[in-house]
Amino acid sequence: MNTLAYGLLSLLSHSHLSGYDLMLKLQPFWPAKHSQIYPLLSNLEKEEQVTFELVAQTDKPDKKVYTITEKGIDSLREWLSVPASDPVLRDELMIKAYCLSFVDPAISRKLFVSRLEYYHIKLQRYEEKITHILKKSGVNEGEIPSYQSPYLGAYILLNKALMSCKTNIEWCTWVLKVIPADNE
Amino acid sequence: MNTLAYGLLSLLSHSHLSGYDLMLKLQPFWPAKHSQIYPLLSNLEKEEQVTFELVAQTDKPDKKVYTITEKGIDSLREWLSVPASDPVLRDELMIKAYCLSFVDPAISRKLFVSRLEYYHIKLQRYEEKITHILKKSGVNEGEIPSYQSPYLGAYILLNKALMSCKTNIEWCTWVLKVIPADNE
DNA sequence: TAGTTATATGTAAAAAGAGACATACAATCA
DNA sequence: TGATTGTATGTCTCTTTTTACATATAACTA
Repeated sequence: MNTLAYGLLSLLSHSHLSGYDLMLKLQPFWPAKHSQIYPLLSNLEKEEQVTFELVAQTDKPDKKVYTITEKGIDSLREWLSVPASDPVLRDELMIKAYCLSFVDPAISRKLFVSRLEYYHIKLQRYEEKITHILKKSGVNEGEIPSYQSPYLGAYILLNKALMSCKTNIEWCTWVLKVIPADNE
Repeated sequence: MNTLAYGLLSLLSHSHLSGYDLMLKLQPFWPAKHSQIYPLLSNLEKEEQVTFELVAQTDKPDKKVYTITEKGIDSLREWLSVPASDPVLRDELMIKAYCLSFVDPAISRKLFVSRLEYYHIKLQRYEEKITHILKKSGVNEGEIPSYQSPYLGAYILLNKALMSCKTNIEWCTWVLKVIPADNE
């Protein structure tokens, strides 16, 4: 059982999802390709952490919809009791930032302008998602879902995503102010 | 040539370092173990991107001090001209946050309290480093190293690290306010 | 004095992750 | 009509990363 497996169980603890849906939903928290997810799901099924049901579809290909078992929930509970391992961030832009002065300011600027675009797209998505979650959870303006609410987890995560995104936009904007506008 | 290789070249573009030092210095930007770095350095040496010199030490084991070549600098310049790939963050705590409600609030709180400690230690280190860098670069109060300054890269990176760290502390603190203090 | 930590370099094996190959159906687009 | 995109599942291979094995010296600690 690796972290990815717990990621799948976590998502399944909130709703029934196909491998494909799990892959899409997991991206913001623990990026993984379908080639990693499908074999893992079949392992989890063998270990009776999850079960699946074949769901036939007419407009789309048939799918396997997975459900977490009691054993799976127990695994999650046990895993939650041990401290989380240190976060790992790998960002090429950070290495490039370190040796910026080897190239033209125009080239440096490009790196941060395109990253800024990337974060702006993310920001918009997160803002849409957070209003969606708050609407679904049915809390009033300014309120937060309760500890028992199944929406609390998603709300906490989206808040982190939003905060980090804003900080990164701030950083990129600041860097663009530091890099001279033209090759002087 | 993968990102790790460029990470090593980036560090070597600013100073002469041993494999061990490279490993330590690289951690905040592109975490890697020594088992990954030593073979890579010997490849880079074969490709004439770096050279090394055996340096004998009396109090510590002897070491190989690496130097970047002109070819290595050219590789860096070329690499800087292509856009940076998307950043990858993997954080177990985010997955745990998603299914928080399956365990006692006390257990949930522990996760965030220990993470908060982790970030506070990081914050202190980054603050020490940034004052150190600014002192070395010789800029005046409130000023920023110039584009040509070899300290600009480190200053930009430390600012990002500091900003992110503060945001994460803010997030953890907020989460701890959301999780009820006792099992009610 | 025995164990740990730090410095320093290396290899081997296992696990994790990315990319390509493979198939299939429906919808949309040029 | 042919190409692409989205949905859906799967395997295989290659790269990347982690963990373990291996050695050696010095300093510090219990």
